Amino acid sequence: MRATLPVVAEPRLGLAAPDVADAVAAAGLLADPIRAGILRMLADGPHCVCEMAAALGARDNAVSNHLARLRAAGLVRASRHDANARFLYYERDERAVARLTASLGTVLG
Amino acid sequence: MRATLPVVAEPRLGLAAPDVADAVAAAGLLADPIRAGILRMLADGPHCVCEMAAALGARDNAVSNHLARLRAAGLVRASRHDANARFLYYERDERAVARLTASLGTVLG
DNA sequence: AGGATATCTCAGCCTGGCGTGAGATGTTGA
DNA sequence: TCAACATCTCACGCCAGGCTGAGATATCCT
Repeated sequence: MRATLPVVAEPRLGLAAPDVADAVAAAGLLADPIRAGILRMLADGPHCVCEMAAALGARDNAVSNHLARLRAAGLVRASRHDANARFLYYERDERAVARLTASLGTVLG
Repeated sequence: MRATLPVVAEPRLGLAAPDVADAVAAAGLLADPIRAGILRMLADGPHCVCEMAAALGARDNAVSNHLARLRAAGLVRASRHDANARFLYYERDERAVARLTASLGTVLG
């Protein structure tokens, strides 16, 4: 490929800096195997921490730390199990996930 | 919300570990303001390094380093300008960007 | 009540990755 | 040919962020 449009080389300075802060923050949340694994597992329905820790081969406090990040970002919610309240079941906030997807779209679209 | 389906608490162990390696790598590429800014700017057409460095408020060697990462991932291509071959114009490989978007979709979808 | 289970929080360590500076390569114009 | 320009590459120093271990909280079972 050869760039053809600017026949005379005049690098356009003063181009607007693109606003990618939201997309970068969103990507940062996905750029970890445990957080990405959590979001992937929760796409199929709620899971408790011990289930996810076992499936991901990670310690529970590590998973808990990452869940705190996702919770702070509003991507997941927790609620105790009806019959056995020891277990915290997490579920995705699909609306927040959609917003995150949209912010990535501003870069990739 | 209260989890209702498993009335008796029986955490399902032995769940399959989700394969998120590609999505994590993709997110890692986006999780930097310079790389995300580059991809965003190139969505509107080719740009040379000095244009992007100026718009992003970054040094050229930093931009060049990030372009090398994106090039290694196959997301961008470079070609010299026709009239003034000093300038390297970069363009997105839209097919590769689509693959990256798809890999993110395996986590978010 | 007391022990066991599930989860959370925090401090401390450690590694990956970013920015910078210096030098190398290729291109243009005088 | 030589200076200026555009870009690349690499080594080095630094810091954000992940893992770990220890301790705290909440819940269940006997």
